[in-house]
Amino acid sequence: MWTDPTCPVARAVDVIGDRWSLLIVRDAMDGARSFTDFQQRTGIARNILADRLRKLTAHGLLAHVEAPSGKRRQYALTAAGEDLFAVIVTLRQWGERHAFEAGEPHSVLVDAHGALVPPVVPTAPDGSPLTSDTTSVRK
Amino acid sequence: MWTDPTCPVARAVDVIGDRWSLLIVRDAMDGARSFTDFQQRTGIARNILADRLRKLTAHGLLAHVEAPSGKRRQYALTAAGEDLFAVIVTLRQWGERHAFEAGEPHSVLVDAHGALVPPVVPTAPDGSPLTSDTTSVRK
DNA sequence: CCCAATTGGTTGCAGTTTGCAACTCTTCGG
DNA sequence: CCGAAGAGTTGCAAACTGCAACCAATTGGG
Repeated sequence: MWTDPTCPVARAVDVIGDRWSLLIVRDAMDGARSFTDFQQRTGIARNILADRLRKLTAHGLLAHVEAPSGKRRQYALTAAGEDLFAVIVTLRQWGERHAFEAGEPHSVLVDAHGALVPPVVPTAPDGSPLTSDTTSVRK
Repeated sequence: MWTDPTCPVARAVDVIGDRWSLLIVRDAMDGARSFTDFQQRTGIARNILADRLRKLTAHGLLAHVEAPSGKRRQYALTAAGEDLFAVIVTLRQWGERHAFEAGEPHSVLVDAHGALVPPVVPTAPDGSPLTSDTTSVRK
């Protein structure tokens, strides 16, 4: 079932490591709720979207919510889905730094006051920044 | 060329959003250098591995390095590849929280002193934690 | 209350990607 | 030199994607 059963990175990639799942979660965080919301924002093929919504729901990242005024299906992020926020922010920041030419325009993430969100950096318990050289994986 | 030309998340996913690229980068951060290093650690099919190494090199995440004592090809992360560290750490932490059953064992990330790396949280300039509700995307 | 448009999918099919296994070519160790 | 290991490449079968057409259930307008 899992690509590498003991590695959390591998399991996470198994769940959201395809071309569309993270973009669906991104749009859900930005307010998308209905099938057509997602379809129009991402431009994904409808059958693939249906499949991804099913899988994300099965994995517990999305859930069906009862729309107050009607029976039309709505999707909302679960706590696990919301918890991908940090992943999407770091991915966005990496993209801003390395996937755009200098001067090429792109969207940015701002907080409630309109201030740019600072780079997210993993830190040790004492607050010092960490890199792959100063960390290791323990089984 | 890009799924969504103005969204850094989409561009990042275009580069590393498949089942193997991030695991290759993960293993590179953990010391993998040669074709067979990657092949044995990930278990990926050899033709796919060759393709991914080519693409990651073309995108500037990996580079060929001249091995001091020999002509065998070696791969090393570039600065852009190293910069995925924060992404991999957040992904790992998400996986630890949401892709394992309670009590199911998994590897953990520790710093040079053996201390667990604390959860990575996006924060505003004033240090307060951010969520998808307290941030927005500005074009 | 009824008809048409909208929503939320499913189905069929063609093209692409992936995975496995076998094969090649180079290099290293003795 | 000779054999083994490293680094890929090639050929194919199976799985996954995308497009377009189709279908059933809601909903909105008159």
